[in-house]
Amino acid sequence: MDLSLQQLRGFVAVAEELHYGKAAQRLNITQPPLTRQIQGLERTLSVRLFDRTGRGVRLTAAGDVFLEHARRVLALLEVAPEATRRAADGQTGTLRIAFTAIGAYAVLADFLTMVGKRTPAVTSELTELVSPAQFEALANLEIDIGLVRPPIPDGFESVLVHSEDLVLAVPADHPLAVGEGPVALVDVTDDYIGYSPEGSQYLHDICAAMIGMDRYAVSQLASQVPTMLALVRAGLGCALIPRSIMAMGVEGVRYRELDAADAHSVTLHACWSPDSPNPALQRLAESLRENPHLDG
Amino acid sequence: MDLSLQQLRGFVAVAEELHYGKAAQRLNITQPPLTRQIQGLERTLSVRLFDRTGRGVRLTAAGDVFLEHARRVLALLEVAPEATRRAADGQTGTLRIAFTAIGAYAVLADFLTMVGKRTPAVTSELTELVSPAQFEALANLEIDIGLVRPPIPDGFESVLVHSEDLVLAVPADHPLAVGEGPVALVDVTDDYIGYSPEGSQYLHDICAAMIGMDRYAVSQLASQVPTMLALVRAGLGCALIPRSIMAMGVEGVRYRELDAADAHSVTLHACWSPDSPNPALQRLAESLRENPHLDG
DNA sequence: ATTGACCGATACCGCGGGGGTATGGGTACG
DNA sequence: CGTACCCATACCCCCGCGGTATCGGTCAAT
Repeated sequence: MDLSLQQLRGFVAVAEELHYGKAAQRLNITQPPLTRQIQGLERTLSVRLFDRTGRGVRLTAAGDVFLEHARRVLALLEVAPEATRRAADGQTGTLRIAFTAIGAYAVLADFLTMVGKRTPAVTSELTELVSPAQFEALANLEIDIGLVRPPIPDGFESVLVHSEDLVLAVPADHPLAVGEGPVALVDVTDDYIGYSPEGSQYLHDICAAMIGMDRYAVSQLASQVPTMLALVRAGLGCALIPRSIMAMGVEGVRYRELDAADAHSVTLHACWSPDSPNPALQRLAESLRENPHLDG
Repeated sequence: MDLSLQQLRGFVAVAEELHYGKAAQRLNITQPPLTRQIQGLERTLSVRLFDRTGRGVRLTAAGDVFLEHARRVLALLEVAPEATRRAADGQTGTLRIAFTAIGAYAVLADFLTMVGKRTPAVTSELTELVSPAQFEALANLEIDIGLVRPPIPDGFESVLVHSEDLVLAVPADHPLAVGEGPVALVDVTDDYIGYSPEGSQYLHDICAAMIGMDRYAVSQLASQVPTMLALVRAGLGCALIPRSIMAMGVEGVRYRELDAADAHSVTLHACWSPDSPNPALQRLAESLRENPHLDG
């Protein structure tokens, strides 16, 4: 024979009432089946749980120990449904969030605090991935939400998270390094440091369109902004970078605004698969659909 | 409807196999009842635990949470019988031990280490009580075992724990305070400090018999040895005290051996009620019956 | 596109277990 | 000594769980 929950509940009731009749009444059954439950329990455990004194019952030492175990089991069982339901509707759980190295500087912190406000009991796991890798990971259900650059493939849902324009990064000894106010792209006479078309397709395309492919040098290494700034600093050319990166303040690199005519904004989007099985994501997505602002 | 252990076991099996057929095989049942168990579980929780993809199944986020809970419940239930059985045959539990203030100095430490050797997983609770109070507490099942002086009433079981002779305690300015070797009781010309017949009946009776009631002063206060030594030190008389108390080394008190003719040993016994319901005590009692020596 | 294999869901049947009523037996109290 | 109280036992009934047979849907191979 094996233990059953009814036996456990019956035992706890009798142990607390020390009276079969009262315990049976509490359990909404009659006394004989309760007697059988306890007897079965004692037979299964090969242990006497109660001393029958003829006038009421008393817990044995073994019964006292088993009572603690039974209470623990029943208490666990008590909270399990509620915890499961909370996980089912996304109140608890884990969000696997990916971000691009470039995007992380500007908005990752704000994005995480927004997520924390909307789903307080949900924990976050972070991964750094370039945008194409994020879309693949989203499709494979390896991540739940990504901070990506456009273009966003079909089959994904997204909200605009951040928009900023590009500024010009020039070496400190460059002619354009001195002076205030906006500059025009036509005043830049040397070549540019370019973005990798694989790792940063979006910025690559935008810059190529702004500058023209003839003076746009695609560097394989320069998919990471710190690498690009190092190349600028080394005097290999200028670069167009998102404004938020200015906060990095690399020594030997100066930043200039662009003429309004040349200014071009780049965007970052939170992106997810609408048929993800993660309830925490569903809950966040629903919240974002209602109020797409980050400071919601 | 309510959760059942079979549902939990079924769910864990399916969650681990991710295959109803394999899970059913592991549970030694067929697949249809297993399907019903999971369905009942999902209905009870109002939560989908598996995604049926048509080709096998996959845990939902909620299912993952519930799996942890279910595993915890089953693990607790797994160990409960063994823990209960150990408590039933006295391998675990609590021994409530009482001791006399006088007896504690000589043997309490040794007694506790002996108990620890014989019943390693049993914890001890200690109480200081005079011997008559110990017998009452033993009868009322308030303590399990006591370290008492004779006589031991009927209905209790006991073993000799310690035996020692009495020595003479004299004030530092007493004529007998100087010199080596044994002294005879007849050489003591002044009165003695006596034991309380209520609190220390055994020592009272022995001393009264050794000295004679005419020179034996019963002090109400002197049921505790430190009190007696303080009275001796104050020069109010001599006293007969167990040899082990010499280790206390009170300033202003000297100790002299007694002549062999006058020497008288006093004993301390471990005493318990043979029909105690505490299995830990039963186990210790059984061990003491087989080998009554303390260093067993 | 069609077929076959696989897998979970459903329908129906039979039996064992758990609860109900009635009653026995043992202990404590007046 | 009788009575009241309380747990144990005997017997009956029915719900629930497991078994067999089968359906329906999905994926892979040809």
